Amino acid sequence: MNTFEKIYSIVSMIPPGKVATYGQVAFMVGNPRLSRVVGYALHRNPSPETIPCFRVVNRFGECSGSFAFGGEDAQRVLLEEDGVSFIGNRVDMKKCQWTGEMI
DNA sequence: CGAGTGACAGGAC
DNA sequence: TGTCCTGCCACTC
Repeated sequence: MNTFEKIYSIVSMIPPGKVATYGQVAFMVGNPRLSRVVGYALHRNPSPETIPCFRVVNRFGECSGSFAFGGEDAQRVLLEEDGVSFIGNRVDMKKCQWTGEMI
């Protein structure tokens, strides 16, 4: 089980209606400082079908900008479809941040 | 194998 | 959650 495998496994474990931060995923992987690698792993995203990368956001609860999914708005729509609440342009981390203990 | 790079986090101001 | 600076890990050339 490589670091990337762990990252993909954890990301695919995120339940609908919840989001996780890169730091959160990195922490669950075992190294809180793997946040950059988490972003890199999702950037590679070998299996977009099984890896809901749109459920992974930065600590602010938003995406870095327009990239995959087809745009930043696309991610917002996808999360809203999942039941994630939004506050302005960010995710309601208070209610939708995945702790990893809910699954 | 060294240097550069990246979808970040955390602390300080 | 504003901005600036630093650290860290894995991957590519």
